[in-house]
Parts: sequence; structure tokens; C-alpha cells
Amino acid sequence: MENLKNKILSYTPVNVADIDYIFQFYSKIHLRKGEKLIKPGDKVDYFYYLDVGCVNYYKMEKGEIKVLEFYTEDVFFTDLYAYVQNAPATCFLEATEDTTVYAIEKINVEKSFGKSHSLERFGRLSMQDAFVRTFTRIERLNNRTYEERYLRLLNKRPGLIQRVPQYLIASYLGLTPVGLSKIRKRLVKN
Amino acid sequence: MENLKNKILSYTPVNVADIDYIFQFYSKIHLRKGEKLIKPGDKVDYFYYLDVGCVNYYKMEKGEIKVLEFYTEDVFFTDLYAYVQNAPATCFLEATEDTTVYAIEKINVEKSFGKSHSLERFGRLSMQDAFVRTFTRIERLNNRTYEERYLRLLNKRPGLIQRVPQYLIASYLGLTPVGLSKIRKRLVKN
DNA sequence: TTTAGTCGTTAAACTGGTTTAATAAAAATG
DNA sequence: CATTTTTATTAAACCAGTTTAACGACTAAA
Repeated sequence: MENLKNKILSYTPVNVADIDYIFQFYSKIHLRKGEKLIKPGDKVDYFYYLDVGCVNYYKMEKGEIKVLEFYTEDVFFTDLYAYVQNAPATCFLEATEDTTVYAIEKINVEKSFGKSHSLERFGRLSMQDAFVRTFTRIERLNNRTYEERYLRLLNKRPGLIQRVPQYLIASYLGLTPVGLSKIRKRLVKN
Repeated sequence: MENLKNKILSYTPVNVADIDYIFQFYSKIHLRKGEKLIKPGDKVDYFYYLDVGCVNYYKMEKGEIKVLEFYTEDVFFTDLYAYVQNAPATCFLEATEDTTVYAIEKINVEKSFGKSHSLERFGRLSMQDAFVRTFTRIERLNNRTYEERYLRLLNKRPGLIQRVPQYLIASYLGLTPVGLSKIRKRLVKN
């Protein structure tokens, strides 16, 4: 759990006792390619840290897959809406390759954050970080062409295209597989 | 500052002493229609609470306005990227009508959150809330038509259309004034 | 009260996507 | 390893938006 520890400490100093305290609640989960952490209807009372692998956060709508996000190494994730609201999940969290995550139950998150002011601060700062990232994504969705968004994805998340099938990338970018194929064709020509 | 107090308490209990402590740092700011809180290049070291009025969060690109968000009554806001990174602003925060906000300096936010575990928790939970809202917006941007997005805006933020010129609404939705006009025409026909 | 500027609508031509369907290529499975 | 299934490409027809430009209504300023 060295990666997770460093991740936490990247946000704010936390003393060893508090780290140890919260670590007692984490359990390690192995997922084989295609296995799901969460599916619609599930209770969502775990918060996850992705150690190795890749998880696809998506929903099904009119029989179509709509990719919301790909979580890869060294990020926190869950179906946050359902987690916060105690609502049944409407999305899937599914490994796109063999994956290892660490999981902590919501009640133990709150317990740890309640016990330690530093851990609470880590929680705030990591949430702030997630918010800033998400907001800059909104900016792109509204103001960039699909081509710009595809090129940016290639640039900002190198390797993702090799790890994940292209039709999922297309969905993540908000277009169809056919549309992405055309954009790729256009790009090699120039 | 009763509204602000209730807003904080809506996230988590905070004792009166801690509320009073952070309140000493807030100052009230009146903005006339068109006045700017932030413009590109500015240092952003205040966090704001919108009490009454409306603030347009936007950027200029190739001479075009790109609206990112409209902040209205009872929300927290700032140019968060610049605030967090201590980077010069790249966006504007401009009142679209006469507006009253409360402002607190970043250093005093950190001081208050450092002093009070409950205030820190409020910070975490409000950030979580902001994150969840933003994430659900991403979902819409990727998976809904412009028409659906316009109808949803009418529904979820009634009154906004009357407060804000239509070309800004168009920009917020990611389309041109002409495009929005066509959608509106289509809608009255049906 | 005229004048200048802003805002929303409309029309026409255009464009970058979608949809549907066929086909090829690659991967999974018995 | 032969078969089935999944994934990516291509083509053709289509469509929901854009761009440009003109016009009328409203607003602000002199």
C-alpha cells in the first residue's frame, strides 16, 4: 500500500499513527478483466483507490454504452453520486484489464476523517483536486472540437488508447465508433 | 450573513465560536451590473459566496465568449484552478446584474480550516458536493442533445433565462446564438 | 427624439458529425 | 486450429448544427 500512502501524503502531511489507523480499514481487491466492482442497483458504500489496472466508469442507455471516465493507476474513485446520496448505483465500474484496487467502507472513511483532522484535510484537498480536474474537462467538452479532444487525450493519457478498445474511447469522447474512425483517417492524411 | 451561515450548517454542524471565527474574515462586496471580480492575469486569492445576484464565469477565446458557469444565489465560487494553483486567472468573473458577494482570503480559509476540524469538514463536504454536481454535468454534455440540455436548463434553473441574455445561455450550452434560436423555434412549433 | 449599438430571428449554403450496412481484421472460444 | 464473436474501417445518405449576412426590435446615449 506504499503507493496509496504516497498518494495521501502528496496532499498534506499526515502522521504515521493516522495513516496506520485508516490503513486498517483498507482491503485489497483483485479484479479479472471484465469483472465489475459496481453495477446498477448496487449499494455503493466503498471508496476505491486504483493501484494497478484500469476501470471503466460507464452507464447503459437505450442499449448503448456511455463511458464517463477511465480510472487508471494512482487515482481515487467510486460512483460518487450514489456513494454520497446513499442511492442505488446507476452506473457500472468494470475492469478493462486485470486490476488491483484498495477499498475502504464509507463508514470507516467517516470514522477516520472524524478521528484525524489531517485525514479530513486530505479528504478535502483530494476532493478539491478532483473537482478542478473535472471542471477543466467541462471546459473542453463545451469549447473543443472532437478532433482536438481526441488529440488531447492521446497527449494527456498516453497508453490509454492501447489499453482500451477504440469504441470505448469514442464513447468517452462523446462520438460514435464510426465518427472516431473518420477523425483518425483524417489525421493520418495530414 | 445569515444565508452564508445556513449554507455552512447545511453541510455539517459547526459550533458558534468556529462560525464566528471564520466570519471575522469575510467582507461584503457589492458589484454593479458589468463589474468584474476577476479578469485574466489577476491573482485569485479569494473564495466567494454569492448572496444575491448573478455572476458569469467565462473566458474569451479567439474574440469569442465561452461561458463556463452562471453562479446565482447561495453558492460558493471562485476561479478555482487559479485559486488552487496560485496561477494568474485565465477567466472572468463578472456580475450580469447588481450582485452582493461575501469574500474570504485564501490564507484565512486555510487558517480557519486549520483551527477548526468542523470547518475543515465543511470544506470537504462542500467540495464533494461541487464535484458531484460538476460530474453529472459532464454526463449531460457527452450524452444529451442540445435540445435536451436547453430544456433541462429551463427546468433546473427556472428564471435564469430571464436574467441572462440569450447569447450567453447559448454559449453556456455550447452552441451559437443562431443555433439556440433554431432550437427554440423548433420547440414552439411542437 | 434621433442615433448608434445590442440582441434575437431568419434564410441560405455549408460541414462535421450520425445512421445504417457491408466488409475486413483481430481476438476469444470450443 | 477452426469457428464464432468482437472490433475497426469504409461508403452513402442524412441531419443538426455552423457561418455569414440581413433585418427588425429594443435600449442607451447624446
